[in-house]
Amino acid sequence: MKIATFNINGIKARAEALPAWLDEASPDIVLLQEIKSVDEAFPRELFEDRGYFVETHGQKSFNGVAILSKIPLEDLTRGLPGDDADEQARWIEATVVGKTAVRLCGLYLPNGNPAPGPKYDYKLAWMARMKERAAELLAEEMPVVMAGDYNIIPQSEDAAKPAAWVEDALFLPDSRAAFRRILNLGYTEAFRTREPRPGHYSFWDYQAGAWAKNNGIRIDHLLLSPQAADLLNDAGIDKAVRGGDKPSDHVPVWIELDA
DNA sequence: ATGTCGGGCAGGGCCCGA
Repeated sequence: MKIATFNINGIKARAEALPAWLDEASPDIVLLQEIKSVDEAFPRELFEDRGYFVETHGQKSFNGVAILSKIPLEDLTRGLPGDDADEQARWIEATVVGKTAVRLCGLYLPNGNPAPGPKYDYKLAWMARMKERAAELLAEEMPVVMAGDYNIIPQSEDAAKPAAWVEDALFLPDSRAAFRRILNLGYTEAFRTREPRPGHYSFWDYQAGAWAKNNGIRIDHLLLSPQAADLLNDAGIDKAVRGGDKPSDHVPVWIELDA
């Protein structure tokens, strides 16, 4: 079972590049972020025509997450629990049953800039809520995959120019500590466990020639419960997608699970 | 550290978010 996460930065703007990547990479499941679309406007037939079931949790203009799956999606829920007043569409969950049942969480973690400030407070509060949900899911003792744009650079090795990020919400100590608290519940970050070396990125800014200079950061992650980590066969980043026509500023990150 | 995008609103540029 190949599972990918991809921040597409607007579904309308990616109506060509996203299907092209699907046809080439053939993932079974894709967790999408930043669809920037209401549910009714999401071009679901683009994906249904390719054999995917489509579930969205959108909002106007900003944020928005979705799941594309060749396996039927069960027990779908929308929204991160813990704050009924939070109207931002950043979390979706569903279960797929292959050889075994796998719980999928697609997430778009708040950026948090500028820090300090209310946006940073929201990021940290959101991560505390995510930790609660992550702990609940662990108690199920089943394969769980939490995949998305975490807006977290876990370590210096995950940035081409770490010094440029020291005051950024993606790299501040409190952000990284909150990420580690989730990992320390018992989750495994899939890509890093397969590739210990530095220099692998999932995002290159549109500005200042970041892609041409390979000035990237690794902020898109798949976290695995112990039961999912036991099934991990492979992980990778489809870097070449960033050099394609009309690309997102993120590229797909994927895992292959024996599930 | 900014050489760019995407989307909304509006009705052609500007503002916001990243």
